[in-house]
Parts: sequence; structure tokens; C-alpha cells
Amino acid sequence: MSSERKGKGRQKIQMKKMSNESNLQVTFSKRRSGLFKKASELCTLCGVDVALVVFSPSEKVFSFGHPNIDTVIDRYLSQVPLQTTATMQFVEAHRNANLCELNAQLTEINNKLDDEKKRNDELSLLRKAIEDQFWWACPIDGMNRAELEFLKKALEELKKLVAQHVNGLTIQGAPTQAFPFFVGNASSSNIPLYHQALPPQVSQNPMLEPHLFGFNNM
Amino acid sequence: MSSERKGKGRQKIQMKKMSNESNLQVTFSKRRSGLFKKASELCTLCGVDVALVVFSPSEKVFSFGHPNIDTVIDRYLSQVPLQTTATMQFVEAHRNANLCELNAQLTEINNKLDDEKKRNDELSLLRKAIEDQFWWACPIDGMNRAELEFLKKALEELKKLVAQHVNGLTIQGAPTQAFPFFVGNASSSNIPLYHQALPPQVSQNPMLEPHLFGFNNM
DNA sequence: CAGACTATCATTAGTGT
DNA sequence: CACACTAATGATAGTCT
Repeated sequence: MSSERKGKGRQKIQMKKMSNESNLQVTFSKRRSGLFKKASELCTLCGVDVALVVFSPSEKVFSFGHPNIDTVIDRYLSQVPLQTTATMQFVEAHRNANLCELNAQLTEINNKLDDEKKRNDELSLLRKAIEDQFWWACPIDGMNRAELEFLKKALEELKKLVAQHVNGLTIQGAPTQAFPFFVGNASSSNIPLYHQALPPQVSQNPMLEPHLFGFNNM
Repeated sequence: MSSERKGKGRQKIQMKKMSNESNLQVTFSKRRSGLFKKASELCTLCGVDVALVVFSPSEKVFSFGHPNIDTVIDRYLSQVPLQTTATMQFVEAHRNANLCELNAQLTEINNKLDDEKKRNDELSLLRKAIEDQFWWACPIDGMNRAELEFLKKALEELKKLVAQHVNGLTIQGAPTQAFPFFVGNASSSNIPLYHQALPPQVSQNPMLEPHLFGFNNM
């Protein structure tokens, strides 16, 4: 083993649209994760409401909301002079759609649990058989250790799976979906837009928040 | 200027709602800045569309969108096929009923998994210690067997719990409807919601994408 | 192609001004 | 109360697996 294992580590990157498509895809995934994590942390730490929607390069949509994205969007829309019954319908309809996706997730988890159980049963049987024949001997020692390790790993994976749901910090891509190749940026004017408004209630000072966002280097 | 410039620097903080109000306010500002910056960077780097809405502790609203927040929200809302009001109500009723139950059950499951993992880790350590000292002896055999059995039982119980939900909580009214996956957890409580869905264009199955869902205070 | 790894960069908690 | 600073923590680009 030569000591050449020095990865170059993180390099600074230019703040413009990435040219390499595959690189863009992985960066999108990583940064999307980070963004959603940050959003949830903001919710947790400050107890505030947040809605976040991201359309992937392949037009899939990722969203996050606390306490509920539709609620927050609704609140946002109602504060913007645009509330219609049509929007309400959309909101309601959309909420229902979530359930199906959740179902898929649960099914997946359940299948994994099932697999683990099966494996566990097999292991137990095997172990028992060995014990019954050689309970007085020691060679099972190493084997037991391996099995225990296996079980531990399985449990940990399961735990992680559930924990992911609990924490809501992971979004998985579509397992059944083959996404078409990226078509290109529809409207990629590089500079996004910030906007801040006050709720109808706050009548104090419309300029209460002097903290401005500057995009100096973008 | 004395050379007392030694600040203690950043300290790790617990991921729960901050108690100190003024501290919360400043953290909110800082993290909100960071969050919006991350969002815009994602837009710029990957050329994707994003909508972000944050309600401050004082109920002010901050929003960001690329290319335009309302456009993105509209796209988000309209990507779900409309359903009839009746169906929606039906589904909603069931969902609400199930959510609470599932929430409790899954919390329980998660706690059990947590316990099992802890126990398993302890066991592994203990076992390793014993092995290291008495690898040539057999007494560990019986003990391992008991613990293995215990783990097996725990796994089975967990599986059964989840299986009950899979088999018992399916909603049969809506064509695209199943049951929600819902989680609440004591340890990491303030958890918002993640959700991912498909774009309207995908004509295969409007409900293919798996969603992650989780929040604490329903 | 999704994760593990790691050197590096970026964010931010704590503090002073 | 908004900034400036700094030391730590946290995120991630590049790489390998």
C-alpha cells in the first residue's frame, strides 16, 4: 500500500451552472440533501414553519414542509392576494397524493423487515442445529460471533431505515422510475429572486427586517 | 486591543428547539440566510427550479423562488391529478384516523428498535470482552443462545407490528389510495415532513414515487 | 450508480464591539 | 441589535469502491 491514498479533497467550484451532466446529477443530489437538512434543522431549532419545493433536473419534484407543506403553501398563498377555491382544491387533492408514496415506502420497509426476519430465522435454525450437536465444543465460538455481527448489522440497518423516516432527513429517488435524459435548462436565468413580505397582521413597520440578501459572487 | 481575541468558537448545539429567545432570533436569522443561500446556489449550479417559504418566529414571511416562486408552487400544486371532493373527504377521514394510530405504533416500533440496537451493541461488546479473555472456554455459549433468541423474538415482534399495519390499514375506497406512513418519535421530536412526487408529464403512474413523511405535532 | 472516504471549503455558535 | 471575528462544526467536491 503506497501512501498515495491522499484524495485531493474538496475544491472550490465556480458558482455557475455545471457543465458536466453526470457531475451535475450527483451534486444536485448531495446539495439537495443538505438543503433539506438545513431546512428541517431550521424548523427544529427555531420552531418555524417552512415549505420547500425542488424540481430535479429530471423534472421530479422534491418537497418538504413543516408542519405540513400544503399548510405553509396555503398560508403563503393566502397572504398573497390570490386565494381561490381552485387552489384549495389543488391543495386538498395534492395532500391525498402523498399517501400513496408513503405506502410504497412502508411496503419497502416491511419487505426489508421480512427479509431480515427470514434471515434471522435461518440463522437461528442453523445455530440451533450446530449447538444441539456440538454444544459441548468450542468451535461454534467464532461462528457465533459472525452471526451475532450479522444480526447486529441487520438490526442497525432496520433501525436506520426507520430512523430516516422519523427524522425525515432522507429522500430516496424513484426505484421504479427510469428518468429521461436531462433535456436542458428551461429557464435558467442564473439569478434567482428573493422576496419578503409581511403578514396582514403585522402592522408595525414594513421595513422591520433590514437584513438583506446579497448575492455578491454568484 | 488586547490579545484577548480568543473567542470560544463554534460549539455543537442540540437539535431541538432553542430555549433562549434572543439566541433563537439570531440563530434564525443566520440560518435563514444560509438556507436561502444554499437554495439559490442549488438553482445556479444545477439550473433547477426551487420554491422556499419561511415564516419567521414573528410570523413574517420570507420567500425565494427560481425562476419564480409562484410558478414553482403552481407547478407543485398542479402536478397532482384532481380528485372528486367526495373521494377526498372519504380518504381524508380514513387517513386522519389512521395517522394517529400509525404514529403511535411506529413510535413504539422505533423505540423497540432503538432498545434492541443498544442491547445488541452491549452484547457485542460484552461478548467480545469475554472472548478476548476466555476464548477457549465455553460458558458464553448458553448466554449467546439466550440473547440470540431474544433478538429473534424482538425482530419477529417488530415484523408483526408492521405487518399488522400493512394488512389492516389499507383503504379500499380510492383507486390510487392506500395508507399513510407516519412517524412520531420521542428522541428526535421536532421533525417536519419530506415528500417527493412525480411531475405531471409522467403518464405511467401518477403515484409511483415514494414519499417520506414525518412530523411530530399532528 | 449509490455510498464511503477525506481533504478542503463553508457555515455558524459564541463572543466582543 | 446589527456586525465583525474566530474557532469549531458541518457540508461537500473529488475520488475510489
